[in-house]
Amino acid sequence: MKLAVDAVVFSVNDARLRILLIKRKNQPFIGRYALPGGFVEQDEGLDIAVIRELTEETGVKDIFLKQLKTYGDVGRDPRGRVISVAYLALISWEHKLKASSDALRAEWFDIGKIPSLAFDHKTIIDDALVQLRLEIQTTNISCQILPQKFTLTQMQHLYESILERKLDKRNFRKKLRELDILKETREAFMDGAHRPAMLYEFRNKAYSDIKDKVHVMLK
Amino acid sequence: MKLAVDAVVFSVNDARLRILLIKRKNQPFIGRYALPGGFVEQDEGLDIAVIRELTEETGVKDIFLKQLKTYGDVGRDPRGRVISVAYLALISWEHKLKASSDALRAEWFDIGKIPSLAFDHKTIIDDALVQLRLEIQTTNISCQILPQKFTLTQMQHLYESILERKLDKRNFRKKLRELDILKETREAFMDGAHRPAMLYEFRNKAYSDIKDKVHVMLK
DNA sequence: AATAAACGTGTAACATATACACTATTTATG
DNA sequence: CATAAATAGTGTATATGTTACACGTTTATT
Repeated sequence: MKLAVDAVVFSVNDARLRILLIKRKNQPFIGRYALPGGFVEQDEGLDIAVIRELTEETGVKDIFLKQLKTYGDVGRDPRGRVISVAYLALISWEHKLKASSDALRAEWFDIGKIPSLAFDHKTIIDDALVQLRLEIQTTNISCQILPQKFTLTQMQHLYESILERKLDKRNFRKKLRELDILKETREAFMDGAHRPAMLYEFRNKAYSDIKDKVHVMLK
Repeated sequence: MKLAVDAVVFSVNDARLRILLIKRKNQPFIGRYALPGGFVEQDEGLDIAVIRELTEETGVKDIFLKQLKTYGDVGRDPRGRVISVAYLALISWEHKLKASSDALRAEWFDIGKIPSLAFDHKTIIDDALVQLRLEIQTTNISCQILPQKFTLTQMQHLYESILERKLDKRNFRKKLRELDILKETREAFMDGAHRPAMLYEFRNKAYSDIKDKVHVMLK
């Protein structure tokens, strides 16, 4: 019986939700895409193992992964009994991927264009996507993907990409004001021939539930 | 590296939330209480394993357990590396416990009076309790503990015991009406010198999320 | 000076949540 | 058989939260 970890790592680019996959260079499922991950070592915590595997396979490092669910069906790995603990993260597009090599190839995929995957990884991604959409509405997970300072429009576009629906600008801002999780910097962000936007930052950049108000985001 | 499953099984009796524990008769932690559970067999799914262990150790059977979280800290078991997948259930008080023997002793404990526990089982219970209070407010998990037919007052008392706060009778009933998950039977429940109550049953007894309306229960 | 582009702001209508108290129906008892 | 005791069942007014919606502001460009 072997124990593995897998990482479902999401990002957003060009207004589309993306997922990080690697191309398998070994049996089984050689040539198929899969979630980054691998076996947990004997004296290694799960949270450590998933970061190690992710970094080894994709180059992505220094991120927080949240445990999602454990997959343990008897037939899920043709090599024998493998239980996998899946983790979830939402990270900035700025992370550099390890250059493709003979041994490894990490790539971002549009969430709507995921190729055929190894093992039960499609199921894991489906579960992760549901969870991500819940997290974005009830936690400040967006602090993991937004830059230190950002505009409210950037933040709204992030929400829209993940939820795949338009939000109302005034309602989005009113809700954020009530939640009181952001603070203004006194700096402006300029990126074109138009009025500059105020930059904001999180009051507290720790990724945690937004306590008092269960904030379910709006139409 | 060994894989285990543990079951956090809640019930309610006498208006108090209870949890099912066993007294350990082997090392390590001999004599301490612990969650029912044990090692997963080579060709056994996780969901099957947890039911098997629970039935072996406590006599409780034919219940649905929902996966909660996996615990894999390196030092959590003094015997060596053991990863445990924890499961959660809420069951009727009617379940018969296996008679205590030299080898086993299963007992219900008031949630406020849990003894010192083996392993990291206190942490698991803390997590499970948070999850249970979320489940009762967003799923129809209560169908697992209520009898086939029940009164609205019984149901409200169940919610009050789990949430440890009083709910308003009229608001509770109004909310249930809106959720439309129950149907009236045409039967009355009589248990004393007072007006009999209508018996209700779940429209659909499958344990699942209550979709449209996120029903967060009221003050 | 005019144009183009994104920024930033408030209010009214509607829906949901909360607080709150009395009448109805039954059995037991004097 | 009248009354008491116990729980069932029911509605409304207020407060809070959600949704829909449009225009003046600020900047760079030509």
